[in-house]
Amino acid sequence: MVDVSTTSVFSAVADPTRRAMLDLLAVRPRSAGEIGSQFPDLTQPGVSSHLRVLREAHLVSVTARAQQRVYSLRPEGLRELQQWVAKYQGFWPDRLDALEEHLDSKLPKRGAGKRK
Amino acid sequence: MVDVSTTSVFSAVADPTRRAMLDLLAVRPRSAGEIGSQFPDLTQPGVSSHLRVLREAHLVSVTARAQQRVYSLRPEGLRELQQWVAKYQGFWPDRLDALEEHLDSKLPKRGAGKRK
DNA sequence: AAGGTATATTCTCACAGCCTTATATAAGAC
DNA sequence: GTCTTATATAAGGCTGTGAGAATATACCTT
Repeated sequence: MVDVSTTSVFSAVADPTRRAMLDLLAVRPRSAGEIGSQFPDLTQPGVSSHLRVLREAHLVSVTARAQQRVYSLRPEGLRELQQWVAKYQGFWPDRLDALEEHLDSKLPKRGAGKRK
Repeated sequence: MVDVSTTSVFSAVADPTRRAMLDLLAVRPRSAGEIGSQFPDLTQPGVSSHLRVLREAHLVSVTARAQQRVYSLRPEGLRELQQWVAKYQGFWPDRLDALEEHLDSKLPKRGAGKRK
């Protein structure tokens, strides 16, 4: 439970930089430095600040490895968002098949690649 | 098309008041006044301002009926969000069925988020 | 036409968010 | 211990966003 953060998940994900960070972590866990290296326009404190938001929204977890902080995706945090949008699934016509297809081509792993 | 607004959908939904408005419109279309009456702490311009954000994010559509503006949910706008979170569905175990069930029990409740 | 109703827009203000610079903490290397 | 690496935190400034009050627009009624 611990649901103090309903809003923070939404606002955490509202920032495109943080969404990109989550996308990176979806591939595999990465250190803060490795994440930051993907965003040349961000300063180190900037990276750290964004990671803090993701951390406080419970969207990522951190483990220390020497001086490095290794961030991992915490997908349960996104279920809240998933549940919210799922409420509206019934509203658009049944073209979810097309949507799923589009999804398959975008999923990083899990095989399925019927395209590309 | 016209996808200049990828980010605005996320930020539009980041506000709890606007999420509550979408929840209201999910039930049925409503006039701006009817929507506003559900948010006693908001002034009329405040309501109009939030509706404008939803409008510009293409999450709602408006039709004029006399002086009233009747807002309707435009669920296609949420597909973008839906697609984004769906990328992460593969990460949590395949208990989406249980999730949907859980959803049903949650639907009636719906906090009108707005505090000061 | 005048007046009332419903909603949008404009303006100002306070606050929250993000960026930048500087500094602090923690862990290893020497 | 001191130095270096990796990351976090603090302080200040800028900008965008939301609330309030006043005004404007559009439509209907009489």
